[in-house]
This record gives sequence, structure tokens and C-alpha cells, in this order.
Amino acid sequence: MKTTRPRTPAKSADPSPVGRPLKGAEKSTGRRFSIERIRIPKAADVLASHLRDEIVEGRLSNGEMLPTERELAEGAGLSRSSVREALHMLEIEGLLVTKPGRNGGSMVCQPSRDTIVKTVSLYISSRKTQLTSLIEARAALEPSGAMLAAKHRTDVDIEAIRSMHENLEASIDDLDEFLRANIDWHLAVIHASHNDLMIAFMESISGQVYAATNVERMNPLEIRQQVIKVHGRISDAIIEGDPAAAKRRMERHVGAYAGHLGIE
Amino acid sequence: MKTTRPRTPAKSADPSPVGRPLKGAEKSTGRRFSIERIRIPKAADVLASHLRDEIVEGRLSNGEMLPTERELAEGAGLSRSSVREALHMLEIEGLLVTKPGRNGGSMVCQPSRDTIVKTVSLYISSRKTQLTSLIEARAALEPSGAMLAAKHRTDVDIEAIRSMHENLEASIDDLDEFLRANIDWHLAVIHASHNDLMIAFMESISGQVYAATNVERMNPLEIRQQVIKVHGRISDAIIEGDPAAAKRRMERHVGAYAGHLGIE
DNA sequence: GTCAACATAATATCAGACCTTTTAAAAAAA
DNA sequence: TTTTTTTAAAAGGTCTGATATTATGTTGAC
Repeated sequence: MKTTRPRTPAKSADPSPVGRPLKGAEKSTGRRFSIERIRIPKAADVLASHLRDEIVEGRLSNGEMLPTERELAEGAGLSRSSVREALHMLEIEGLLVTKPGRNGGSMVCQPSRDTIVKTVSLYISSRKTQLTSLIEARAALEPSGAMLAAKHRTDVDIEAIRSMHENLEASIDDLDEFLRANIDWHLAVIHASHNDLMIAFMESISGQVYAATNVERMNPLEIRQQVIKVHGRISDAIIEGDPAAAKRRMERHVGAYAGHLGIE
Repeated sequence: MKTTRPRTPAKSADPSPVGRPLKGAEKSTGRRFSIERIRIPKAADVLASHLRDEIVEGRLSNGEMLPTERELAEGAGLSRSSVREALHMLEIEGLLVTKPGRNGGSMVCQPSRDTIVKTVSLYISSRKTQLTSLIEARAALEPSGAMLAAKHRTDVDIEAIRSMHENLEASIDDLDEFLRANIDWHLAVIHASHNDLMIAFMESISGQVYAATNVERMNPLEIRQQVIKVHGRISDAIIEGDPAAAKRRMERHVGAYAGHLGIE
């Protein structure tokens, strides 16, 4: 039972005997039937999809251990390398964590926000996304975030926002420190919204916004004082639980920033 | 030169000779020095990070071919399996596409929006994110999206929005078709914003919103008629290039939907 | 000149060995 | 008995080399 198997193993319930894509005869026979580039899945991909489904559908639940690589290989009729490749894919997607050693193995887990942040950050930096796009996205998310923060903030959130605001005030003379504290305050606000998705989106772009921020703009002392003042007023609205005011003020705040960049 | 090498190969410029985490003597010697769980990177991870940097920093540019796996293996002093694992990681991250066969190999490419969509969708469905969070995120993104659409729409965008709106009108009697056409119109609007990030975010959540939409609500005919009317007015604002109106109307539209779900 | 057969270069997969890490269990010491 | 140390087993991590599959040049018959 160890001899050559045909491709596309496992996933046995595939009734279409497509086989290979017609060897020659490709160049636009132009009829009403142009067959579209059949993709032959790799063994690891198939196994990965299978396991991914098992996890998402809940048949493999959080914290559960998968069989060992060797068992999976035998079970799926694949080599250990292919199994490893599949497991590795799911690990990157944040669905598994793998530990070596006795009692090690692959454990099912939920993807964390960090997975999103990594992916989106990679997208942004490898596409060299325009700063305007980042600012636009931020301008879309932050006012609503502030509004939700005013609605859902807990005592812990309030404490965090206050603390971040104090950091900002304390670092008014250190430009780099000030920019960092600025981001931290914004992140504290979005965290208070208790909306995981929006937090993830904001975390993804805030790093890049920070990296691309024109330092010049923050240079004048009065600008930094102004920022602190506005942050204070937004913090107040959130702490007092006034969603409308929080949204309005944040809208004006990020709008002012965009205006300075000529986005209007 | 093929004998056992020490771990952590390549990445030679690591000055810290940490080695293994002190063999025995672990359990809280309690001094002022508790060393924190050193993580030993895997060979594939190191190579992957290295290549990822090369790509992101632009030293490997879009469309460029990497050396063959065997060449990379020899160059990095790793086995082909480790190299393959690294390449596979980058492929999942959307930074490479790999083709088998003669003249095949790994080509550098930019991650597509699809990468984000997949990641975020996976996050949402495996965390069983609350519908309210999705609606909140949507409510944050769509008004700004409509505003940007009114600013940046091209003739092609206008045509697409018109076409989607006609589809919606045509499917008023088929509930499922109507819901799908509804989503498509919203996606056409966000596409017209020409903000890749916001498009990616909206595409990520719209599928899930669709899957979770309470069909009951759309059941009354007058509701569907109302939706069509509002969409029409938003479309008009976008087509006429009136950002403020587009934003305001979209805000009311998604607000109305949220209101029905008791989110307010 | 076209088309079929062959050659070739690359990835895909496999099989099996050995290495490293972790921990459970056994043995030794207190 | 309790604690510490040693040992061994179980798991993932890595390497090697062979084979399969795929895509594409190349060549030769017609």
C-alpha cells in the first residue's frame, strides 16, 4: 500500500475526473467553451483546507490536540513532509500552535488580532500604500471608535486613557516620545470601544501612520499643546459617557490632521 | 562541510551567545534576574524573515525570480526542506507565487487584498465575532467610504454603481437574490472610494454580514422598496460628486439598519 | 512549417534517518 | 516519605537523497 498514488489524494469525494488540463490545444480555440486554467491543488493545501474546515466548523475545538504528525501522515496517506507543510500553513494562519518535545504537538487555537495586524501591516508596507489612504481609513474608524468607547468604556479603560494622556503631557518636550505617546492614546481609545475588529484595523494602520508621520508638523510647541488640549476634551467625553460629543470631537481632530496634509 | 551544524544558522550577525536556556536550575531561583523564556527560532522562520525583509525593503522587487530551491538551500546552508518551508510561508503571506515545471520557481509579488480578506474572514468566523461588532465596523467604514466615493469616483465606478442598483431593483421579489445584490451595491460604492484598505476591510466583513443577516427583517416588501429608494439617493450623491450628502445619507442608512438590530 | 516525441529543469512528494527539545517516569538521595 | 537527579521515550525539527509530476524547450519526421 506504499506505491505510487495518483495526485489529489484525500478529499476523496471529488466526483469530477478532470485530470490534467488538456495537454496541447490551448491557444484560444475561441469557441464558447474556453476552459479556464485548471488549478491542481497540492497535497498540503488539500489537507490544510480539510483541517481548517474542521476547526472553523467547530469539530475541532479550541485547545484540542491534533494527532501527531506521524499519525496524521499515516491517516491521510501522505508523507510526513506534506503533513508538516499543511500544519505549518495553519500555524501561520494562527489556527494552530505547535510545540516540540514529549507531550508536544499541534494545538488548535483561535487566531489573534495579531494575525490580522501582521497581514495588514505587510500589505501596507509592501504595497507602499499612500499615506492618504491610511489617513482616510483612520478618519473613518476613529470617530466611530471614540463613540463606541464612550458607550462601552469600563473603569479599566478610563484609567488607561487617563494614563496615556498623562504620558502625552509628560513627553511634550521629546518629539519622538510625544509621537509615540500620541499613538498610544489613540490605541487606548479604540481599545475602549471593545470592538475587536476595529481595534485590529486601527492597530494595523497606526504603526504605519506613526512611521510615515511628518515630524515637521508636530514641531511647533503650540501644535503639541493644541493636540493635548483636544485629546483632553475627547477623553472627557468618553469618560463622561457622551458618545455624540466623543464622535464629533474626534472627527474634528482627525479632520484637522488630514487638513494639514492637504487631504481636506 | 555537511556535518551537524549548531542551531540558528544564517543571520550570522547575532552577537549574543545565549545558547540554550540554562539547563537545570530554573524554578524561580527568585533572584533579581529571572530570565524570560528564550525562544529558539526555527531555521525556516529565520530564512523566511530574511527573505521577507528583502522583499519589503525593496531589494527584491515585484516580479523578480528567486533562485531555485536547491540554490537557496546551498546558499543559506540549509536543507531543501527548510528552504521549502520558508518559501511556503511567504507564499501564504502572499509575497511569492511558486510555479512548478521548467522555468518555474518562486516569483516575488505583492500581497493582494484577498490576503487580508482571507485572514480577517478567518478571524471573524473562528472567533464567532458578534454580529454587533460587524455592524459597528461597517457603520464606521461605510459613510466615509461613500464620502470618498463621491470624491474619487470615475466613470467606470458610476457605471458599476448604476448597474448594481438596477440589479437590486430587478431582484426585489427574490429575497436571497435581493440580499446578495444589496451587498454588491455596497461593495461597488466602497470600490469607488479607491481606498484599497477600506475596500479590503469592507470585503472582509460584508461576506459575514450577509451570512448573518436576519432574513426576516428584509421580508416585508415595503422595507425592500425603502432600501432601493435610499440606495438611489446615495447613488445620486456619489454620481453628482456631493461628498457631504453621500456621507450623511449613508450614515442614516446604516444607522437605520443598526437600529433595527437594537444597537442604536 | 506543423506537430509529435523526447530531453530537461524546475517544483512536489516521498521515505527514512538522525537531531533537539521536552517531559514523564524511574532511580537515587535526603 | 519526600525531594532531587537521572534516564528514557515521545514529540517536533532537520537533513539527505531518491522519485514523481509538471511545464517547456528542442528536435526530427512529415
